[in-house]
Amino acid sequence: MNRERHVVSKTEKNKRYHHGDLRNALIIAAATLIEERGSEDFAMIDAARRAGVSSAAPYRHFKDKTALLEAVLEFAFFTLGLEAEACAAKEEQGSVDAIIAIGKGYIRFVTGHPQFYSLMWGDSSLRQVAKPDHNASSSGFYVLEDTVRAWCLKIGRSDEDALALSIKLWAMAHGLSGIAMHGHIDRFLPGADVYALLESTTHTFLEGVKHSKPGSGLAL
Amino acid sequence: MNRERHVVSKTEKNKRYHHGDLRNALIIAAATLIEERGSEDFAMIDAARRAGVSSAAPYRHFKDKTALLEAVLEFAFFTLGLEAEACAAKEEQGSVDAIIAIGKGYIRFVTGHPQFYSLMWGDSSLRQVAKPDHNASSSGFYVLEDTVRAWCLKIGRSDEDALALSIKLWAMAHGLSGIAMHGHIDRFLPGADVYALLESTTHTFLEGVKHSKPGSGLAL
DNA sequence: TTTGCATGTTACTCCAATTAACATTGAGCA
DNA sequence: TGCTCAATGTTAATTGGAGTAACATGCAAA
Repeated sequence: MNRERHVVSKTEKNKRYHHGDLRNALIIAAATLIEERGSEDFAMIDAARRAGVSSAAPYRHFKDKTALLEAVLEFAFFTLGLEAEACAAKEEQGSVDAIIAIGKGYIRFVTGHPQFYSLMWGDSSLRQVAKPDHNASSSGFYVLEDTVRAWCLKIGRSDEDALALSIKLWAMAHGLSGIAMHGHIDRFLPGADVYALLESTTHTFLEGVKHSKPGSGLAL
Repeated sequence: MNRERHVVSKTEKNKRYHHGDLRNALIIAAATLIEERGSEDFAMIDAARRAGVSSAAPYRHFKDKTALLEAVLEFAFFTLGLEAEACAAKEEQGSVDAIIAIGKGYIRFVTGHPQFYSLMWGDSSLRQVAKPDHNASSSGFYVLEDTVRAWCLKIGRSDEDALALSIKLWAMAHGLSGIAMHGHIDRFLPGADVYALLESTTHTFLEGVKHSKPGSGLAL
């Protein structure tokens, strides 16, 4: 029996009693299951199986299923932040194109990972999560904010409204993503393209900003 | 025993074998539970109890819990539509104020019923629901569209872009609602008011529309 | 080495969804 | 009238999955 410990067969090559990185393995497993099943309604034991452990093991790392989902949520926000950074880096800093690129990246991420979207914006029981730390969820926003701030200065304008503008731009991308993902664009405006809609909306909005007086209620 | 059928006590006054309107009673019960518990994660049997029937009775009206949730979803969209209508009716038809009022109504509904929001925008397994019929979910949008169309004509402009504009305005209100509800506005722009943000965003955007050339990529 | 704590395991318990089999009622028809 | 059926309810399972208890393993520090 105990010999087996040393004479490891091919199939059980990686089977040590202690996983080594179970916490992260479970997060990945859960994320994958969510992608596959199209909802966060997977069985804990399936995540455990994927990670190659028993059904009770996950509870050493996560208080309950919600805690695991929260970790996946954090992971999703983190990934989104990286995406935003990559998008912005490809364009001229402070350009309208950079702002649009970030927005398009947002849409691409959201529509490409609809299950994560549900996790991030859907479940009210996880809504609390957004509070405590979320460096992860913040990073993406700060990329946008920097870009908007640079744009403000570039058009010869104070950047005092940059924060409010960023929120508004975020809201546009976020709103269009959600509406698109739920098929409402296809329904009401068949043939329209979300990315094109984002682009025109952004242009129109920024045009409106240019024509507005600073401090005239823009940055409430 | 059978005498009891006629000698009905006060406490069992309303207890007939057949409920009479169980389907709707269950929808209301479920909606109430969702409001109370703050999530759609209520027990089927609780909804049944509220409606005064046994745990299995709901399955005569709904294939499964998801089907019941779908019905609640429809109900929520319907309510939202009524809300939009009421908001628009209070303002001058085709005015910017009317557009803003609808947006504010949207935000009020969403932030006032966060659980419904989850139902409408969160769960991917219910996303399909939006497809088949949804007269309910449409009505609110058409109220907005009519208003926008009137606005276009009022500013001496073709209303060819009204549909696209409506989608964009919806997206703004929707995006701001979601972001606000998840505490991101408090986080990034403490002290800001969603309603004020919606108002300024709408003004800025419509200003941008006025300054844009019709057909210049606005209505993609 | 030995011991302690983190991490896993197996074997429950419990809860809630769903189903099966049977009961009650009302509506339409002989 | 009174019978019969379809719709709607009821009770009593079955099932699946979350979470827990008690025990096992192994790494790491003394």
